[in-house]
Amino acid sequence: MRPSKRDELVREARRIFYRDGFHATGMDQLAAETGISKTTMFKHFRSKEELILAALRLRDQDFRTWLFRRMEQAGPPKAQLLAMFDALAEWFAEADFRSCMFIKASSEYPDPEHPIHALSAEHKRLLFRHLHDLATKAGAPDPAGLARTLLLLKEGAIITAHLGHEADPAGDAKTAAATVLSAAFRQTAPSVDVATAV
Amino acid sequence: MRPSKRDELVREARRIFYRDGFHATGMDQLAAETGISKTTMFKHFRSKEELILAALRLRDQDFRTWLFRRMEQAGPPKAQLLAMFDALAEWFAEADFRSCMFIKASSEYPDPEHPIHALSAEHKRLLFRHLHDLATKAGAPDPAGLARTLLLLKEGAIITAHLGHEADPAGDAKTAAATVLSAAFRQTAPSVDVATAV
DNA sequence: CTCAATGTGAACAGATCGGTACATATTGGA
DNA sequence: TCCAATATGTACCGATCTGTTCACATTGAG
Repeated sequence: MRPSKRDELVREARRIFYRDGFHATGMDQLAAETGISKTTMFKHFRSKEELILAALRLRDQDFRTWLFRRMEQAGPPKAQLLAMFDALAEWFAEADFRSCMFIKASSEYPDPEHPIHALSAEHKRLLFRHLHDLATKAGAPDPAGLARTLLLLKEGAIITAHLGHEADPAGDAKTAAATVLSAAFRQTAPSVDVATAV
Repeated sequence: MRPSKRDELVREARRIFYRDGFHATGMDQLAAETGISKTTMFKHFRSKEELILAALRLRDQDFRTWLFRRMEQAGPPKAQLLAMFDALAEWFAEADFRSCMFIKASSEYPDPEHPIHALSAEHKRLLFRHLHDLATKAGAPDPAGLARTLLLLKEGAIITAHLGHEADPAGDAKTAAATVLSAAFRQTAPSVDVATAV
């Protein structure tokens, strides 16, 4: 029962921080909404920052597990890379979608040295690593470059889904990803002169 | 002299909010760092929120003016679209670059109905409109789709430049943009079956 | 049952939040 | 020069911030 209470706190904190923001959410409000007293919170976590870090670690784990499983269902590596954007479409369609928790966290803690910012950067790095692995397995000539580009499209889709006027940013991103993917396999040279490509 | 003081306040507020965040920056801190008293601030702006809105409006104006001029220097519409990513590279290289102020603002004010969020969305809409105009002038078969995709790459590059491990997200985005751009003009049908494109 | 260890919550502490009251400094027109 | 209007700063307001104190409830072992 002891650890479940702590887990419940982290899960609820993740939800509320994600919904309302980090600075905007006070510990009193957290206590009121979760029904867990402040004393209990500060017994489990020395500070608000540590609770935020725990909430972000949970989000990192859950999100990557969810995303990677969705991608795996698509089968071969190349299809998995494209399937990421179908998963994004599902995510964006959720009623309580409010952008990416790590983008929000790094916005509120802009100092790169800050633990919260660093953890957010690590989350993105882990996503990159997965895409890089898949691109390598798919036999891409420049797997790192392809992974970076797909990640670019993913982040852009998230921002646009949250802030934009578009109907289907995940679909747009998928279309662009398909173009980029097919171009990446068409030519073996990884570095392209941009000027001549147009 | 009266309006200059107000302008100075807005300019400084823009800089400090951008650097430290909106909720994390108090009016007292703002007064201390700018040398302008709180009374003066609240004479010019009824609330902190109105000051934030003024700072964002200034940022919107300055950023679009700066970006569009940089793009114009590239010449014809198609080159202008690509030149956006060269401008981004310049921006990312600035010592005090800390992501996009409107992404940060919408992160801290996640409610879409909130004036700050709405203004941020409007900024992105104005960027889209400019890209759409250029894509139309360039004779793209699906100018709206092309504009959406290029904007996707732009936002992704911003996030990655702020949070990522990459050396040159603007360069990556430009390479991808060149691929997408050339593909957009190669085929006249705007809707592509993604599955067969791979 | 007893007792120690631990989980819990109401009330509080000092600092800071956004915002204001009011007295003073400054300024422009006649 | 004088006055009226405005710009400004100090001190303060209640509310809220993160974090703590301390008394009490709960629980498990012997």
